[in-house]
This record gives sequence, C-alpha cells and structure tokens, in this order.
Amino acid sequence: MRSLSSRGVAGGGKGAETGLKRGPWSVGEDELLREYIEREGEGGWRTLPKKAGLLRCGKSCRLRWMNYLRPSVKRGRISEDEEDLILRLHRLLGNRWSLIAGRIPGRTDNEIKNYWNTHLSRKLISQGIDPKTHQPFDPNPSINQNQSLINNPNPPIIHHNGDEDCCNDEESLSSFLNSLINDEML
DNA sequence: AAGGCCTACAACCGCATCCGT
DNA sequence: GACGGATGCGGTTGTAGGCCT
Repeated sequence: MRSLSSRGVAGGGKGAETGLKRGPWSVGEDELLREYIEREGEGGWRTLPKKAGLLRCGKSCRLRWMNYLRPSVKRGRISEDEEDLILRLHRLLGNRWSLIAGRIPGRTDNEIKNYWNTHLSRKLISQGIDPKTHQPFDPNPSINQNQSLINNPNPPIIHHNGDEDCCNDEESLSSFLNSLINDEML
C-alpha cells in the first residue's frame, strides 16, 4: 500500500451498525493492539478489542496483527527466490495461501495472495500459462484438464486444516513440502 | 494541468473448521 | 453425536497513488 490508510471506508457497513470502527487503522490503534498482545499474548480475539480498548471487531484485530504488526512479518519487495518458491508451492498446493505462507518465513497469506493476484498470475498468463493449472493454455479445455492429470496424476489432496491424503501427520507434510522446496520433487 | 485508467495492497466478508461442553 | 462460539482461510472490495493520454 502506498500509505497505511488507503481504505477510507470507516463508518460504513456492519461495523457502523454495531458501533465498531472499520477501515484503515490509525497509529494509536496499532499501538494499543501491539501493547496488549505483547503484554497478554495472542489469542482470545473475540474479547481482545474490549480489553485492549479498541473499537474493532476481533477479526479485524487478528488480521491487523497477523498481516502487519507481528514482529516476524517481513516488509518490502518479494525476492526472486521467494517468487520462485511461491510458484512451485502454488503449482502443488493451489490457492492454499496459508500453507504457502507457512513455508516462506516472514510472509503472510494475505501478502502472498495479493502478490499472486497482482503479479504472478498475470506473469503466467503473459507467458501463455494458465495460473490455475500451471499448464500452457489450450484451446480445448478438456484436453488441458487431462494433460494436467497426466503431469500430476495423483495430486496431494490437502484439507482445510492442512491434513493431506498422502501425508497424514504434520511431520510428513512438512518434509514433503521441504522436499518440494529443495527441488527433489521437480 | 487535468482527468481517466491502472496497480498494489490493506481490510472486509462469508464460510469452513476447530474445539469445548 | 449435536450444538454453539471462536478462530482461520480464501475471495473480493475499495481506495491511494502512479501512469498515461
């Protein structure tokens, strides 16, 4: 974002109906949230705003912390290495942004999702590659679909909570993804 | 210089999933 | 097992600022 407060929609929608503030966060709100979490720790998002003295919903507080205020969040441009990693992980995992983010230190799911939508998907399209399948565009969609299956006949199915058919525990999934990162799968 | 268009990204929303009772 | 609240995820929106004509 060009500035910290680009989304000038404060006041509208459900937030206004419930007396909660919406839209961009002020410096003061950031400080309140940061101080509270440093003191009390993460979690309890539902009750956090009230305890911290914020007129925000818990979801909004969590998002702000996760994507912006957390000390581990890396700011700045995504490097070529990171971009390459995102491409490889996306080819395998699809739009599992949180899983992809989990393999890229300092980057958030929201950041990666945004980067994908604004940079990488367009880049792939310009190269004649379908960003959904990572296969070259084909005038005949059914053939394209089949080709996708031929290239990866048994794609890992990862459920919402991160479980996977071929990796039924967290450790297996982790080593699986590590092998991907290390190019062993490709 | 002005106005329209485009890009980037923070933030919101709805739904899925988790977890305690 | 059913239920309800809390949390997490992914899709989408809205706007500031840059670019183009």
